[in-house]
Amino acid sequence: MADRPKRGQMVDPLENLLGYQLRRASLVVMDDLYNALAEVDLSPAMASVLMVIEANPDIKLIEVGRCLDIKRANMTPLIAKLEARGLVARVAADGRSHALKLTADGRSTVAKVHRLIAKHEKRCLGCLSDKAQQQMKKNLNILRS
Amino acid sequence: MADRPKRGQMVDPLENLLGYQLRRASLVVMDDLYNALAEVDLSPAMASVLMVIEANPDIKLIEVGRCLDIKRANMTPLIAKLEARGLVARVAADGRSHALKLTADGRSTVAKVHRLIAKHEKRCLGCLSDKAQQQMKKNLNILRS
DNA sequence: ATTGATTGTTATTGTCTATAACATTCTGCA
DNA sequence: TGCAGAATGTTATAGACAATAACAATCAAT
Repeated sequence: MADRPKRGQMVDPLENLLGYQLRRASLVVMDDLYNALAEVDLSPAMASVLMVIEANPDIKLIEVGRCLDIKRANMTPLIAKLEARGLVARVAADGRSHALKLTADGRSTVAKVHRLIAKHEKRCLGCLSDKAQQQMKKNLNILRS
Repeated sequence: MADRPKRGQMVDPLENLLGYQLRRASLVVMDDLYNALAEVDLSPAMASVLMVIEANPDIKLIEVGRCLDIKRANMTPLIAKLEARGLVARVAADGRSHALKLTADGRSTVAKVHRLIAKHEKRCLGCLSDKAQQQMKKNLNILRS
């Protein structure tokens, strides 16, 4: 957030840059998501890890990282926190890796996460028509690749 | 960047979330911008500050911050670096504030920035039709507000 | 069986953002 | 005019995140 909400009458030379708009919109939406997930005391990153494990039972830490673009070294403390909270369990798979599972608590928490995210998306994106949302989703996917 | 480019066959439960797509696309585009601006040894933030000063001569530090959503306290070192590089000059306005101007070096640098950004946008967004780009710009503006 | 790759962990660094406290100066109003 | 509160800039600090490097343990492949 800026220093003050009131914005003077100045020229914004960035308003025509799509990349900049993309970043700013993403920050606004992420901020809403962050506040929404406060209800379950999870960061967006932690919530996304839960969702990936839910969708891929017995997945390895490194594969969660590949899915979310988070490096091994930064995944470790994330998983550790989730395990300490009793949301994720690690079962030895390899001698190296662990199979990650949701606990019962983890499953009910991720269910709440889905509900909170659904409301969040409606709140943030509801001002766009369904068609515009689909269009946007398609185009964003193109940009990612 | 993730650990490895190769992605296994796993379910990505986030691919349908517009907010998440927005963030990921923004990171991809920002990364390209970052690399593009390396040619003039500027971060995206510093380049954007130059552009705002160019478009608003004699603007105050705090107003640049309002435009870019950067707090006073974080603007100070940004401006200091740009001044140390000889790109920006500060002329006393108030007893409190300074009028920020581009130096001759700053003007030629920001001209390079414009060219680099134009190429960057074409590179990142060229795969979208002009119409899709306009659509996207409009919709992103809606999301920001 | 040994060499090299994979997985996970730890430590460290740098960057970015947020907050708080402070000094200075300005503004508005009594 | 004088004073209280707002505005501006600065400094210091803390927290969140990402990136790198180094390491140990295990696996895989020839």
